[in-house]
Amino acid sequence: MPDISQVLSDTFLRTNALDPRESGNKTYSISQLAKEFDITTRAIRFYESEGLLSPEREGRNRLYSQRDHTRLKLILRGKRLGFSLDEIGELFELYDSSSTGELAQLSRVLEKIEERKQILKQQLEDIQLSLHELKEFERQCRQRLRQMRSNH
Amino acid sequence: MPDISQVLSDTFLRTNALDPRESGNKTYSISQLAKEFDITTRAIRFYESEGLLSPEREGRNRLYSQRDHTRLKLILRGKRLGFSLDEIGELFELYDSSSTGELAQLSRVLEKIEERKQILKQQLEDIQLSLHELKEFERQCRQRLRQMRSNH
DNA sequence: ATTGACGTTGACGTTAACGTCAATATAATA
DNA sequence: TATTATATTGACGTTAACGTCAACGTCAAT
Repeated sequence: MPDISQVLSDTFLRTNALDPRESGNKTYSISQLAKEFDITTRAIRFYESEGLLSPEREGRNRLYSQRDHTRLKLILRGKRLGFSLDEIGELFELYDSSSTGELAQLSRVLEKIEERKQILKQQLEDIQLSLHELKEFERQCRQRLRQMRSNH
Repeated sequence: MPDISQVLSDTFLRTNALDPRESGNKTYSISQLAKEFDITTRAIRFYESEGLLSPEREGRNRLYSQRDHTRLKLILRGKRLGFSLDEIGELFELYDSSSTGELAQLSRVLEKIEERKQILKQQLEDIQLSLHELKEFERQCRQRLRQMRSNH
């Protein structure tokens, strides 16, 4: 019985992570991640407290796997797209729950996807419209500048 | 000396508004606007307290002109695009200040526009990427559903 | 005369997403 | 051994964007 999460695109989640130290997978400290993504360690810990990350521990210290790295990337992209951390958490749950293979879950996933797509398409329209308007405004600014120069 | 704000696209601001009652321009009450844009009157008053709107008064009551109507539409679009109310206010100020005809202001406007365009283009990329990923995920969900059905 | 719809101005409450300490532990380095 | 760099867990503070009262005015309809 193949697991849906296993066929997900590389850019999405990889579940069934092995122990980071036993396998040859790269790991990260919290400050490494903070530096790479240009955020604070406080933010990273906060995401964990909200259930968006769950790194291993090496003693007291957090040890982040590739999966955590990917998740963090997704969190930040989600934020750029205007999603709240709760919504991002929902999406994670959906991906995870789809791996149980339950049919009812699958159709709920599809619903959520459709919902997101609608929002994204709306935003896309908004952005394209705004880009057009900004370009038009810019054009008129430049034209005005030329007029001012030709009038000495 | 033509005013830049006068050559702005219809979808942007119209300044130099006349008295709403003397001219034949349509006006709105606060609850009319609230209903049309599906927001609360509280929100509209809040936008005013933040300097984003400045409707006339008919006695104590607020009287909104076409210009206010347009501004409100822009506020909401800005919010959908992820801008804060402060940022939206900045944009309004830029449009307004450009009408003074000062050259220095104009180039600052152009800078700001470029800044916004970069952000918007980044968001556009993010959204298009996410739409692709969502479609791919959806495709695999549907494929999985077909498998489950063919296996009885 | 009172009810209801609509408006007003405070003023305090709320949520999200962290920031900003403080106090402490550990490991490597000077 | 002292310093430095890095980590930890609280716990309280902060900002944005309103929500949610409260207390009141005004006008039309019953």
